Amino acid sequence: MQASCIKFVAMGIIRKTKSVGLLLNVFNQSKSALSVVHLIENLKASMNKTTVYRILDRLEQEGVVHSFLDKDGLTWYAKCTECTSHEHSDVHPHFQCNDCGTIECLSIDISIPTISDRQIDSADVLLQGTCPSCLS
Amino acid sequence: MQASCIKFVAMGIIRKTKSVGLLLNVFNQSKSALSVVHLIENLKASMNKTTVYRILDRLEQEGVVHSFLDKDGLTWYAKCTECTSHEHSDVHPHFQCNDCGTIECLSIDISIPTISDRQIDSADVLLQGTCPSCLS
DNA sequence: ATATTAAATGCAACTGAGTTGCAAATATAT
DNA sequence: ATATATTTGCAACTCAGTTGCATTTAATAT
Repeated sequence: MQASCIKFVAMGIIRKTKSVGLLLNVFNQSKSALSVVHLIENLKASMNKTTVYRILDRLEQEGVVHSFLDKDGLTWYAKCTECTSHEHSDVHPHFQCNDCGTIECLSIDISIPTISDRQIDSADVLLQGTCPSCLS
Repeated sequence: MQASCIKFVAMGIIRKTKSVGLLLNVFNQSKSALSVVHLIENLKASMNKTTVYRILDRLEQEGVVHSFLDKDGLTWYAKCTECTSHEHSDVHPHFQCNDCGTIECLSIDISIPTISDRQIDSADVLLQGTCPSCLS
């Protein structure tokens, strides 16, 4: 079991249901981000789409995953590496490949500029281009 | 007439209809970005929502305005200052106030980092926080 | 000016992601 | 084992955005 593997531990409020386990397995088996549309399609034999939405909500509240929107406004989720239920410290950019559509979290610090007269609290950064697989 | 004022000139494909004129007026009278939802609501006495969507599409193709999504995935438009119909050179961030919801284009160059193995073509940056009006 | 033609518009119906209410099922604590 | 709170399925819904088609209007040619 790898360090980045999501376990059932330390999830105070969330119950260890069959559906939650299935969803966590999907995240453990993927190293890139997952769109909700994709998750619903791939899990439709196992659970209702409403259940997918609600479990993802809970996992995000617990700091297990974080969500963001792609360039079309669709919601994606990815494993959190440095988030807790109290604070989502992920201020990393997301990268979407224009060829294959895959999205990955980049381990890069985004330097949010200081702007006079404006208080900046958070930043959503979506980079677009071509991923390593599609380049070669 | 100010330099940033959008005129009917140099729009090859677009016809100078009453509806296009009304929409351009709204953009000329606003210094911040405008959500499509807001535009449809405010122009519903004058034109159909389908017309609003289609005119905005055409204005973007002409390089008159540029579009982007807010944190909820809703579409917004703003006047282009440096775009042409051939190239949208706007790589500036957008700033949305968490208090009043207003979005403005920031005249800041976003330094997109070079990443090994990845080709980056564009970047969408949405900063969130509190705007000058809501701070004071 | 008038006719012609291509573009633009209105309308109604549709799409699809995401949400909500409620009853039934299930996990956890006692 | 029982009670209780959480979770799930289902159906219906919301709402931004799209599409097809008939009608209107702007630009161009006559």
